Amino acid sequence: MSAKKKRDFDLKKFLATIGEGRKVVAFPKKQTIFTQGDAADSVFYIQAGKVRLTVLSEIGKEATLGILSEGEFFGEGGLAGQPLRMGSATAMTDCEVLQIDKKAMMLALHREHTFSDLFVAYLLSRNIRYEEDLVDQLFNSSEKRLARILLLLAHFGKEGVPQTAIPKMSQETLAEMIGTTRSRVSFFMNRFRKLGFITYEAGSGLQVHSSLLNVVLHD
Amino acid sequence: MSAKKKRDFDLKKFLATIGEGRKVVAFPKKQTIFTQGDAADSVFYIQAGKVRLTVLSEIGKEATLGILSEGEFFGEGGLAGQPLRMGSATAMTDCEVLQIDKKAMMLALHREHTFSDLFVAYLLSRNIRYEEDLVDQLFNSSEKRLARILLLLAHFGKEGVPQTAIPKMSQETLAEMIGTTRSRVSFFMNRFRKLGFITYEAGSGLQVHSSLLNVVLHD
DNA sequence: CCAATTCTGAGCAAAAGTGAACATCTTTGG
DNA sequence: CCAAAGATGTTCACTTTTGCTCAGAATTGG
Repeated sequence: MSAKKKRDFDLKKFLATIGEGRKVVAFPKKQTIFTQGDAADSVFYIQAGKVRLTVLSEIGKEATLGILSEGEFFGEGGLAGQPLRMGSATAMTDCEVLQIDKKAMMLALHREHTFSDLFVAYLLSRNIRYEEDLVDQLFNSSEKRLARILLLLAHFGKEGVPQTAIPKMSQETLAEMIGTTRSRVSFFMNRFRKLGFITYEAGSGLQVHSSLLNVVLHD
Repeated sequence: MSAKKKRDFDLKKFLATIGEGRKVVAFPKKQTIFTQGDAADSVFYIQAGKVRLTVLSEIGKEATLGILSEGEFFGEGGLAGQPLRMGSATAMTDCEVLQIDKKAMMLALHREHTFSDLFVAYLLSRNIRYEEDLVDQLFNSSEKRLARILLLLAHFGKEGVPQTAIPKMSQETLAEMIGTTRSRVSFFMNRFRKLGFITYEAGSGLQVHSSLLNVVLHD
C-alpha cells in the first residue's frame, strides 16, 4: 500500500535522526523481547520480522493479543504512564527492532510534527484493529473468529493480491488468539479443510482460499 | 485525578482557539449523535454527559463498545482514513459535545505540539482500555466479565473514593457490553445480589460493593 | 391516571465450548 | 540416525451458554 510505503520511508528516515536514546537490536526466533512485569521504559519499532504479543492470566493461561510485522510499534504502553509491561513480546521469526527510550520518544514526538502525525496515524490504526477484535469477540462464535483470524493472517503484508500463505504457527497460538481451546481449533481446521476452504498437510504450509473461507464469516 | 484535570484544562483552552471548523452541539438524552454508515468527517470531544458507542452486526445484533464521559474523544476513526462510521454514538444523558471537522482537527494536531501530545496520550489510554477489554474477553467467563464491567462503571469519574453508584443502564446494555445474553446478566446480577456483592431493588439505583465484588474476579 | 412499553426473573431444551486424555505424526538437537 | 520434544487429530464426559418463552414489575408518555 502506498500509504504504508510512505510511512515506512518517513519513519525510517526520521527515526535515524533521533540519535541518542535509540538502538537497533536483533532478536533470534523465539527470543523474548520483554516480559510481563518488566519496567516499561522504552518503545519498539519493527524493522524486520514478526513479533507476538501475549498476556498471562493469573491462573497461568496465555492469550495472544496480536502478531505484528515490519513497520509497527509495540510496547508503547509506557508512554501512557504504565510503569510495567502488561504483557510479553516474543520474536516469532528472526527480528530487527529499533528500541527507543521513552524519554527520547517523547521528545521526538514533541519536536517533530511529521513524526507525531505518523505516530498518531499508527495509534489510530491500532485502535481500529483492537476495536474490530473486540467486536469480533462480542459477536461471533469461535468458528467465525477462527475464520476471521485466518483471513487476516493470509493478507499479511500483501495488498490486493489474493495471498494465501500463512505464517507458520501452531494451533495452540491460534487458539490463544481467538480465545478457545486447541482441540476446538483442530476440529474447525479439519472442517475447513474438508470443505475446501483451506489446504494443508501436517507440517506443510497452510494455504487459505479467501473467497471460500469468507463464506464462513457471512454464512 | 490531577492528570485528567490538567488535560481537560489544556484541551478546553486549546480547543477554543481552533476557531473555524468546530462547534458546540447539545444532544438530549437518547438522541443519536451519529449512526453506523454515516460519513466520518468529524471528531467529537465530550464536554459534559455520557455517550454510548455501539455496533450493529450483519444479523442485527447490537454490541456496546464503551461508555464515554467528559474529557473523552470519539468518532476519531475518520482521522485514520475510515470514510464511514463503523458504529453509532448515542447520548446516554443530556450531552454537550464539541464537534470538530476532520480537516480542522488534522491541522490543529499538526500545528500545536501540546494538543498533539494530549491527543497521543488520549489514544494511548484508549488503546490500553481496548486491550484490557480484549484480554478480558479472551480469558474470562461471562460472570467475571460482568463483575469487571460493574467495577469499572462504579469507578466512573471518581478517584480513590470507594464510589458505588452506577449510571442507570438496562441489563440489556450490560449484556451487550460483555457479549452475552440478557437472561445471563439477570442470572448473575441476582447471584451477586444474593451474595451481597451488589445492592439494588428493582428500579432503585445499583450499588456495587467493590471489595466484595473483586472476589469474583480473583476467585 | 391508565395503557403501552420496557425491564426483570425464571425455566428449559438444545447447542457450543472445555479440559483432559491418548495415539499418532513431525521436527529438532545432539 | 535416534530420542525427545512438539504438533495434531480425536474422543468423551462435563459445563457453560444460548435462545426461547412467559409472567410479573416498573417506567414512560400522553
